[in-house]
Amino acid sequence: MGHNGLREPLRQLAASCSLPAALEAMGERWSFLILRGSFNGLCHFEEFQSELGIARNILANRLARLVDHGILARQTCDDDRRKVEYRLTEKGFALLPTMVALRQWGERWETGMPATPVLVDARDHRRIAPVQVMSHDGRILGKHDLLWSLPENVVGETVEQAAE
Amino acid sequence: MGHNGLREPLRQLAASCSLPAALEAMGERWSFLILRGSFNGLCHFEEFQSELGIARNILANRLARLVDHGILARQTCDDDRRKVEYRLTEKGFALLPTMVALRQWGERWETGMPATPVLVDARDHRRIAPVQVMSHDGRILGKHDLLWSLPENVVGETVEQAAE
DNA sequence: AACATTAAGTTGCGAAACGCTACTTATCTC
DNA sequence: GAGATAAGTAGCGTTTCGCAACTTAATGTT
Repeated sequence: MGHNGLREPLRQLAASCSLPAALEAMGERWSFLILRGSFNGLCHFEEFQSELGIARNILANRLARLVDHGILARQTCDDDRRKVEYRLTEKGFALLPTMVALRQWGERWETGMPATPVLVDARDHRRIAPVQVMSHDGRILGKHDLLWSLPENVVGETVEQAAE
Repeated sequence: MGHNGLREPLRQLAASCSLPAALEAMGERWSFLILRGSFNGLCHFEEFQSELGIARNILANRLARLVDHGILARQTCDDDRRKVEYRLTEKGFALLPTMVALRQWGERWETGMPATPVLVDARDHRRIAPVQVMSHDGRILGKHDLLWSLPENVVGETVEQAAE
């Protein structure tokens, strides 16, 4: 229940940049692994607990936080009202590119091998492509094709369009 | 210096999935923000400290960890040997898609506005596209186009190719 | 109805990590 | 040499983490 700690430094930064805001929701120790569980179809407390080996109180706290942030939705089962289902919301599902990018980085630079299970295109059962940074018209952008710019110097589209 | 805490649960999981391995390197509280600083050109201890408002001992610890993991490279300046430069390695730079994806998620679902500074295509100064999960041939894949699969059922390419 | 089982937490407490402030060390400037 | 600067380190109180045991409510069993 109780609103956990304040952590002012991150909140202050969050005003000017969205990364701290994102980390406020997802930055804690088990959040990404719980999310991965959700993407893989886990939805009950005990499933997460036994799959991840996380302490029960921490799991309860993380699930509550993810629900507070609208990343998971909590609903008690109709057929067995002891059980609770935690399911990804649209907002939670929108973290897929982030999670895949992080996983792919781990495969390439840490473990050196593909993670299990593998994410594939349902149509042809081929692995998805590496997640990359691309230009508005689909060119892959590398280290020297990128620039950090103030919003007022950006060409070509409004903020509204950019958000979509 | 001293090897910080053990945290066994994550390490055990890391054997079978690369996400825990990635989080082992990047999962701590300030790691992503330090990385963001690096991407934005910060490279000295005092720059990170004043920009992020992070405690000095924690900053020292995180920088050392990132160096240990090969994400940042530490080098003392030649012209002023009091100063130390922390620069992104290739491995560190490879976290760009992850960081951009997380930032974009925060823009869309948390702050509701573009983060500053904005990442643009150097060629035309237009904002980069949203980072997305795509098929091997460049189609954008949504919720219902994806499948989790065991590696042995994957079609079309070897592990070697997939890693690149 | 009585009793055991299951699911989802909660509580207590020791260990680890975090964060603040002050201190140290090496280097550079004057 | 005196002072300033850069990059840490040390001490110490607060918060979070993690383990194990306990609670609560719904369900199954006899």
